Amino acid sequence: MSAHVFIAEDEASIVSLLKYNLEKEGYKVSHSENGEDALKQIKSKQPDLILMDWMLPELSGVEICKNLKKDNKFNDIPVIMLTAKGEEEDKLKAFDTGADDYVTKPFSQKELNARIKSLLKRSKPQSSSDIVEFTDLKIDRITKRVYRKDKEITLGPTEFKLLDFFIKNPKRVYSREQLLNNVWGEDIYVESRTVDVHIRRLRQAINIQNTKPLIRTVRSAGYSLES
Amino acid sequence: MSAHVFIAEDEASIVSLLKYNLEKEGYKVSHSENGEDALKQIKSKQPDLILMDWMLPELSGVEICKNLKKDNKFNDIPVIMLTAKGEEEDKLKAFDTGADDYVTKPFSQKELNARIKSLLKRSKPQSSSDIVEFTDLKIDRITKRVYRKDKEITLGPTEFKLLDFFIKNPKRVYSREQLLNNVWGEDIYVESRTVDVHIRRLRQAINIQNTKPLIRTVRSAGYSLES
DNA sequence: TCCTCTGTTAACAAATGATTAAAAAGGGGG
DNA sequence: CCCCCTTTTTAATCATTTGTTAACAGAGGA
Repeated sequence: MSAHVFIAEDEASIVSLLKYNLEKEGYKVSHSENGEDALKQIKSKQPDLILMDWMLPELSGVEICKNLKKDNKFNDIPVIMLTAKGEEEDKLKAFDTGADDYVTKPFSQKELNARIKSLLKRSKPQSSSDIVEFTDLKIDRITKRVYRKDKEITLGPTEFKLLDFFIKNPKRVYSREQLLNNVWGEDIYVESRTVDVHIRRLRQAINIQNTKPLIRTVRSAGYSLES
Repeated sequence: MSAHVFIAEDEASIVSLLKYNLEKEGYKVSHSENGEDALKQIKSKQPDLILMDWMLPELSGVEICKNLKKDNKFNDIPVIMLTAKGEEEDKLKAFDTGADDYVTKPFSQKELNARIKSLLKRSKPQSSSDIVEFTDLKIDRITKRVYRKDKEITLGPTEFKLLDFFIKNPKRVYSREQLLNNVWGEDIYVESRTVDVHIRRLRQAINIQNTKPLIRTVRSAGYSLES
């Protein structure tokens, strides 16, 4: 689950240097050499961080940055500007366009890494607790969406809650009674057979082609989520 | 509702310079001259940002920073380190301790201001600018106009507020109750069915020919703005 | 006053939930 | 190893909840 860094830079030597170093750090890296293409790629790939040259062919880094910062969908992506001259004015302009940091060439790779780490740290934690993964299952509590192998799955409210509950303690076996208390609620009384039915529905829903069944039945004990 | 900046620095001349400039920028400023006291004050005052000298009497800036970053309650407060020498090693150490940025003395006040602004922007989610876009939707909070694919759309006040609220956190699902609290107001009581009606009106209004519906209903959960 | 906006209501449609019963599977004792 | 009893799965059905839609009446501003 490494972060994805996008490089918008037209000098090939710099790109390869950056790429080499960033990949060594464990980041997924992609890049583009011209502004227009960069913007397109950024919008489709939604990287976790962008390194952007101040000057770019077609569309300047400044323009791209402004464009991104306007759009709610992308304005959370941190941008580090790479600027050639260390001039005061440029630095300020960089921040004005919405850049989150800037680095002047020539830059120290170590320092750049540190700045990248710092920015990523800031943007990550918000989403972490609300999105839970277990093997190839992913559930997003904010958007109420569930994915299996990155394919979206539609679940009814109860099935969603059921899965959400299971995923909190994978591999643990829950009795029907425990499930009723935790998923349905303490004071709601329904037949315990009902659990079976919803288990079945959940199974059907998350069962994408030739994947192992994820829900194990433990005879006379209950069910559990398995890998 | 100006941000509160805390200065931990023992050189009086620097403190007064910083204080003067920051207050001119509209920040609330407080400070301390020794490390131990600084830590205490920070924990009680919970400032929005900290400017910290690398070296401080009693307890060094590094120590304070580490201490803060360990504690969940304070590790979200951005820290800018003020370091005397511009040496590579120090920069890296600064980041290692959890600092979010650093500035070397002598520093440009303008640049410092820019960095402060940038960090505060990150921690305050209310970065609400006046014109916000989400995919092909654009909303202008000043002129109260809404555009879809650059075509203007007319919305009633409530629909406008609804959309405005949704666009702040696209893709996030809000319950009727949340919508009522945030769009209508905490203490206004209307039926929750009313939300449905306004959702429908909003849907109709933003639904320009053959475009995907932008508002998703999540059964028994609420609604969300989707791309 | 007229018009727009708002909130309520009611009828309708769709989705989900629970229950039941029958079939299948599992486990243990003889 | 087979038979019987228990538990689980499955499918079909019915009930209930939830959301959609349209119509209406009142409030408030132009």
